[in-house]
Amino acid sequence: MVKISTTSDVPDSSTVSIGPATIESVAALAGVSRQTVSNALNAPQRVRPDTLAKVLRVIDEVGYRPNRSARSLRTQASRLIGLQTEAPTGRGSSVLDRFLHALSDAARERDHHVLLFTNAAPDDPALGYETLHRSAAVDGFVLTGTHVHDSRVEFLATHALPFVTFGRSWGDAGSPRWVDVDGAAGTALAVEHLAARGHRRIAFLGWPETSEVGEDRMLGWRRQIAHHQLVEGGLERSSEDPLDAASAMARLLDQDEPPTAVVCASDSVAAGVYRALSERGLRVGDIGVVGFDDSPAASLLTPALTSVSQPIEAVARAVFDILIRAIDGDPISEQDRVLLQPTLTIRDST
Amino acid sequence: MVKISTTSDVPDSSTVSIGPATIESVAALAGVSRQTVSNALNAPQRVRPDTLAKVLRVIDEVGYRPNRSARSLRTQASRLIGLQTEAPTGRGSSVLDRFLHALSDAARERDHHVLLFTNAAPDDPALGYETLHRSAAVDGFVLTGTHVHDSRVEFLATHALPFVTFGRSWGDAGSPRWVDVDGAAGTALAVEHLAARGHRRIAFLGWPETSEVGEDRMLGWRRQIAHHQLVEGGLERSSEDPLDAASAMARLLDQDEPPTAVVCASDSVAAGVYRALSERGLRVGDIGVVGFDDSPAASLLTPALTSVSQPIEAVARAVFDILIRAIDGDPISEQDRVLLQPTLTIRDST
DNA sequence: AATTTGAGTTTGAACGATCAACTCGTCGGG
DNA sequence: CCCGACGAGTTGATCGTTCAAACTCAAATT
Repeated sequence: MVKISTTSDVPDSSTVSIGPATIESVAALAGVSRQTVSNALNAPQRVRPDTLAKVLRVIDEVGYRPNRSARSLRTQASRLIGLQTEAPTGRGSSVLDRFLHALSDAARERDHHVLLFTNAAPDDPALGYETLHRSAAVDGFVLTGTHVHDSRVEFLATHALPFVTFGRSWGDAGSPRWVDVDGAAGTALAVEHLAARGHRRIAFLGWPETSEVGEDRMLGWRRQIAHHQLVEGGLERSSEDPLDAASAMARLLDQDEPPTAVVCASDSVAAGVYRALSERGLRVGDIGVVGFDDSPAASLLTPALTSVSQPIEAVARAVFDILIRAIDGDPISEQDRVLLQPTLTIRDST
Repeated sequence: MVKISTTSDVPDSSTVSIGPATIESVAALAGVSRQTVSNALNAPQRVRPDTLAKVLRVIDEVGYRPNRSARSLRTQASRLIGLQTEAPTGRGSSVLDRFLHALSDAARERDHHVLLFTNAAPDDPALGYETLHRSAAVDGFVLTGTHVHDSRVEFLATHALPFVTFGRSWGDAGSPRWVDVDGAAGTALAVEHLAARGHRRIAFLGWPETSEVGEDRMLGWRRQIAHHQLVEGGLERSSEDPLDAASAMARLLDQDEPPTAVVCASDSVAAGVYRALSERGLRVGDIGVVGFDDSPAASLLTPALTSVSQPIEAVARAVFDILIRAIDGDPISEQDRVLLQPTLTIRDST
């Protein structure tokens, strides 16, 4: 074995780099100090333009990315936001994956990421949140599907942790920061559309009274009926199970004067309406049907279902922006409560 | 201002703890050193039982959780696995949220988490993977919906990064570790079921030939037809668009001898079949229809759709287990390629 | 001419954990 | 009786980054 020595007696560590580049290796290559590399990325205005260019060129050449763990440890911020996934049930799951993608995308633009977690202890829904907070794994939380006296909300509020809910706070001591879609406006749109199609007797097929979201949607229908001096064609309630919804629809049809159209609290409920009509040999379209959520199923049904579309991407963006402000310690303001307007996607069922 | 001194000259830092507990504060409270606390959690057998009990009691009292960033920095392992979310399209999105939840749940049991990210540069699909790797943000990746010559797979394989794909590698140089569902077995089950219901002329409505997944499902149908000496009732291909699928089904019905049942490559395609039958006044059920994926839409359709169910939870668990082994540096083995069997969920469409 | 100012850069310390090496007794074997 | 092995616990070093303070040098001020 022959040892070949180079003209330089300084070991050329740059060419024998093992593992990913670090701030130290970049600094050595650029002939500056650690901190100047750090400044080049985090506070470029502090660095002289020519030095900046030199450093950035090296960063680009070696493909350096700051180690997230090291940065998080020093800055006490993980740049991660936590979101608990629920076991997929009928309701809302179609909306959730769109939301998840949109939230990740919004986070990406600010060099943040979404961390998923699941509920380990059914008897203590707040446990997962507490653990992630204690281990400094996330900077804040996004919650979906909250309800009154939600123990997770109570926990987060008590400990003054940054969080934003998708879904407004209905109770008195709910979430101080939220983004929601105006469900009442959505069902009002549906009534408006059906009225324009000549319907005067319009029913509503909703969820149990215990659902605040369901009651909101119901009230939008009721108000718009009154506003246009139309006729309430009946009000029934059911679960998300299409079979349950079908029998609720059957009750509506059994009235002395059955409705000519029905607005539904969700697409699943609308699917139940399709079934009820089919069983009686009635045709969807003759009886107008409007769903809610514009889930993938809406365009799969025959005829394709007219449905209220939630602006999920806008919701996700607003949720993220608000959460960032909360993490930054900004006091709660008007801007931290956002109500967005839905639109109506018209298909063949009306 | 009067300074009140206590009998102890050692500042009682334990009672004035600011912020979450650290390993140092726990050690002080338990009267042991840092490392003993660390051992109590990571290598309890190294600690004497009575010491262990004492330390664990303090940990429990103050609710100590190791800081993840600090741990990750030292151990060079983030305990995070990366998964890229795609913009929701019809195909597969229904499966994806179940998978996501199941994967998070499998990860939780081993103190890992799922980190979501999105594609920032459409022209360079591997960029997001490279960035996360360079910044040591994740220990490995899970991929879904890969295809032949997938640049992400090529990148990960070239750099020897740990990753597992949901979906086997069809090309020659694909993913070395994967979990998949036996699509051919699924369509074979469908044919089996239809044959038992008395159908002899069974068609297949699939995806374009370019889809390996689609061809696999098609072949299962073809083989089972041959095996039972039934008749191929036609083969058509369409996209996931129900309209497209409906016209493909129309072509099948226009044959001299139309099929009495049809097996579909997906539930969306099956929804198109429903539409085609409805347009001709035919009844689903008289013509048997079987879908694939058992998406939420399957039970929403009228009549409810018989569909091949993928064991998503088992897939997620297998994916995670394999990924952990890959991260641990285990060599590729037989156990790193897993093919799971689907089941048939029988509803009213057959 | 001495002092202040400030931009640009460097150095030491710290974030909170784990690894590696070390200390201190105790016990058993030659 | 000595020595090595072993169990239980401690201390110093380290992971890669950013913060805070210090330094340098030239230009501006007194």
